Amino acid sequence: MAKEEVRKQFRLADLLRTEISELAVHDPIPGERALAERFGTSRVTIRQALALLQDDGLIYTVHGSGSFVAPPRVVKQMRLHSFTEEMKQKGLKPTTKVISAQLINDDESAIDDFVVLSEPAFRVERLRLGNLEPLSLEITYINQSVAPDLLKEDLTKSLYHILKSKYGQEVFSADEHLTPIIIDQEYAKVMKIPAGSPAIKIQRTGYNARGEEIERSISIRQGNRWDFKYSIRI
Amino acid sequence: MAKEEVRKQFRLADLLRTEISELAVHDPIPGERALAERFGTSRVTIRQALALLQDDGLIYTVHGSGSFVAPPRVVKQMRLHSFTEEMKQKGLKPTTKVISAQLINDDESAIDDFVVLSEPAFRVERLRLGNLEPLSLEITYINQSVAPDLLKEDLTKSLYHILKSKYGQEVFSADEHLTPIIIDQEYAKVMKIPAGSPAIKIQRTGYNARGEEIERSISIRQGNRWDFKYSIRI
DNA sequence: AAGTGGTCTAGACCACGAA
DNA sequence: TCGTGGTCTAGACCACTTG
Repeated sequence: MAKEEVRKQFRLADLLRTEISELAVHDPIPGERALAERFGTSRVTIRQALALLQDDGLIYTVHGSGSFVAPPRVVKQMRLHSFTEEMKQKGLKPTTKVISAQLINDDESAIDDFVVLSEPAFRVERLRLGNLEPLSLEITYINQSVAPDLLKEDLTKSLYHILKSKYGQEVFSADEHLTPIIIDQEYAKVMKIPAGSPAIKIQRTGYNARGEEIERSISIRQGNRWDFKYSIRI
Repeated sequence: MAKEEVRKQFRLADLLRTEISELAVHDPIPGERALAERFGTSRVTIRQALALLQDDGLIYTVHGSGSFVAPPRVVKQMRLHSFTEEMKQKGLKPTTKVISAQLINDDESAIDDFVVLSEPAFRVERLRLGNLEPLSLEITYINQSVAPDLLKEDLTKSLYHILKSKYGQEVFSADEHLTPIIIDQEYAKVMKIPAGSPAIKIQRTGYNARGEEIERSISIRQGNRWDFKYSIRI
């Protein structure tokens, strides 16, 4: 017997999603009390489902009046993405070339003063390609204590996946710092694009669910092939 | 007699914030039931307050175990920002120079195929400075129907503020599309920086609470003086 | 005045973690 | 097993919009 795995509010949200898709923009949605009765649930749960739809930008709500179908939007909320997932979304075939992978000690210098080592860590430098074209150069630092046998893994696979499946470390949230740069000679060579091209440098710190740092990375992304879309709320 | 304006969950969150600030990282926070009893509130409300703290990255929660103080983070969640607010945060004095402001018709061409006019709209081109140094060039399009007398306003002030206070149109959310570019001769002249500098172009669409588009803009931001920090969640 | 969404309550049951 | 957080209920009252 299959168990009911999904939270009620999610199932309700999905039901409402299809129902809403057949309405016109600014059409009213049935009241919360009516929905609660119809689905045999409490009003709180209905409200949670509606909140999900609101986060997706499908509906908007006016206090004292009702909820209504919102005009369609193109861009979805920014989410934590792995390279592999991003490539799939864009319909490109992702591949990875490992340039170097080594253990470095805490007294060695690091790029950029972004990475300051307090203990021995692995440094993995990889070139990321989509349909065999270089799109991004990534340098990742992971403390040895986080993933002791990292160098034995297949580093052409997703580092996130390795961290999660082999070491139980899941990247749950991340801080990113984004700067526009110009590709210099050195990068141009590695990435096989002309020097002087526009690009973006992203410095990133990844945390697990407990808010502990488990990864730092620097990635250089080719500007002609990368762009960033996101939406923000007040 | 002053009315109690603030939602209980917000007051609770503030109380807990100060309480948590005196604990050490990974220290446990009292259980939800205990907090509910202590503050004479229901557990639901306590949970809402804790959710606020979790969004701020102050605590993390482990199912079946408890809630704990999270390690400190530098970056806060990305929010919808006006230029003026951003400058204040960085401690710079914001000023604005209006380059041009005019009504254009729907048959005139527009930059970039980003802006496609379906009705007459105002085009406002402004240079934004921090401590008198040019930081950003902004071209904003606002439909005439949204703000009929826009050209009579003081356009060195915040457009958002004008839209809100004079026309009751508040920008509630926005989609942004970000691309790295290289400053060309034309931009170099206006912004008084060398051609070939790194920069970021942001194409932005602003919406009101009903999800209706009220503004489009293109801004060119000098890369040496601008960067973007944000955090993301799975 | 009536109907809507916004906030809050008191209590129930479930799923998970630690001892 | 017991205490914790996670989900849900039924119902109350308030704030707001609309006729």
